[in-house]
Amino acid sequence: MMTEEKSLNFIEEIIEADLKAGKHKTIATRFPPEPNGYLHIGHAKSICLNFGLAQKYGGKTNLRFDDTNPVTEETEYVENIKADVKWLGFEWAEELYASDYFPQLYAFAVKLINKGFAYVDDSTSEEMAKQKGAPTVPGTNSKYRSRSIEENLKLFTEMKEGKHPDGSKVLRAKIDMGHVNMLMRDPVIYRVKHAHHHRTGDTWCVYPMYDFAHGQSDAIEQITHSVCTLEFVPHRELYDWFIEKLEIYPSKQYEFARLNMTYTMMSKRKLMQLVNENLVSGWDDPRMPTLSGARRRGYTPEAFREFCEKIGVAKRDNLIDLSLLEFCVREHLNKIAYRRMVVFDPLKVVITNYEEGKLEMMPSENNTEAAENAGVREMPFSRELFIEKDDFMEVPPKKYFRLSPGGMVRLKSGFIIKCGEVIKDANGNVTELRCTYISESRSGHDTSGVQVKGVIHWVSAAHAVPVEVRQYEKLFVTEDMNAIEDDFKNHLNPHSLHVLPKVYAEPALLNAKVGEHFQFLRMGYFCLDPDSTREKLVFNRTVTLRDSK
RNA sequence: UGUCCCGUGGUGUAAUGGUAACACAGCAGAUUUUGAUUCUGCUUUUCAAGGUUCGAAUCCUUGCGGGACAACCA
Repeated sequence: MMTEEKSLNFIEEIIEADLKAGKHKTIATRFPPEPNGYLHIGHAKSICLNFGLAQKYGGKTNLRFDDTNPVTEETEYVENIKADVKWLGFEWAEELYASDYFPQLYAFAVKLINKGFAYVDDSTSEEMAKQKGAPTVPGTNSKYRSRSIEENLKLFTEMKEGKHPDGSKVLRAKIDMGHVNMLMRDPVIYRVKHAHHHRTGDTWCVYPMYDFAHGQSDAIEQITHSVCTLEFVPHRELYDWFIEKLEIYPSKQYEFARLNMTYTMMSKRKLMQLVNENLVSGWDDPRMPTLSGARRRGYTPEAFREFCEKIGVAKRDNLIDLSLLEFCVREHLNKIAYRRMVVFDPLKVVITNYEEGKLEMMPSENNTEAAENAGVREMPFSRELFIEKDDFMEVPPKKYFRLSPGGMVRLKSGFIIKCGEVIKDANGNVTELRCTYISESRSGHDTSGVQVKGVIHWVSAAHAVPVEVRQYEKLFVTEDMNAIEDDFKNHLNPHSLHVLPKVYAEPALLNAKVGEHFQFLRMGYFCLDPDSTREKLVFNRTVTLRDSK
């Protein structure tokens, strides 16, 4: 038997080397979102990576909210992030918050002061920006840099006690204002903010900066492999510096390239702008790249996990084809979605040789592609039907194999019909087709011997259920949204949402539930939208069928 | 005009000094009671130049190209 050796990504290689060298017995990772927005597809990559790594190597993953900035963070986001991670199919070992570590982080800061590695600075942010220098120009020392340990201790205590207003003082690490790495030029590690925190309330008025919270939190949790995106590469030096000076658990940071997708905007800030300016219906608008949007649209966790598996993990910048995600969605939906028939743009067909008032129930497979037998549902068949306007052409082109005058077509799971008379209105528009059916051609019991190439979907006119359908296209018309220089809103696709208020569904769809997936035959994959009421069902188009017409 | 990271088909990802491969996309064709699914085939690849080596996508050097870095954001 062949054992298929799957190649390792660079992080797995590091982990296996660490494990082999006995550096760790097991691994610990974490997923550290900031609760200031909703999770998007890019986060899915990070979630699958962090949780996947721990699963693969028998370790654990913590969910840790990086909530060190009270002015942007809210509990609402916390709840939605948790729901999204669960939906993706992952379980965290512990639910933690950087804010839980505020006392310890404060103590770390005091320790740094005591070791002479931090000082209180009264400079304004403008002055500090000036002191920073530039990438090619070394910075200059602040005049407060040489304060005594005692004075620093006293001032930092006062900061904590609320004796200094916002912005008047900060605590900075004392490193090297001439360092080639800008982040090492005495970074701010604590700032005064008289702001209400979503968890700690008004307990604190000093809050640590990211660089003084993240690595320390990793150390407290004994995270072995702290995996983040490439923009944090320059932070690694600082990350290691704090760990060394504080003499705490030596977590290691590793960086991978974030996910970029064609026609997709991954910036949380800009997504929030779309929400706030009502350019979309909310964070869960089905056009949004958020996980809640994707879920509402009908994308599945299985599809996302497969997608993340397929895109791999590396360090070079990438721009993944949206079509790869769509491929994964179709691949999964093809296996699980029940087939249903819905006529979007109806054309009435009267079967003249079918008895008036007669009703037959036609069994039709729910899904022949499912792993297990998905059974059938019954479709009412009667003398008057709707078919798709598109499925009839008065003057058919060469390779058209649906209905045309005198032509024949198979009604899926029904009979073969032959088009006789074409009825038009005063303007010459086709309004009705008078057809005949071949009674021996009943699906599954066809003894007619008639062969037709075309098979179309249909509904019985009297039994059709009017429902609404919302068709979505990509939100942006520009392939690489990272490359644009003007306002991203200039790149919005004006046709990203197309609502069909009234289409005709087969009766079985009356039982549709939110969370179920359907394939409307020849039209695409759909799911019930939570906007639906008993009077009016609304279906979202998840993705079209592959079209090789 | 500094430091760091990165360069493999159109897009991603592998090949860990020994035949450049897999997926998506694209293009053909077969099958099909969904123009879906399935199946078959095809197109298209190592940034450049030197060097090391019997042998280089891989190691070395120098270029070139792309990205990141100067928030009291994360």
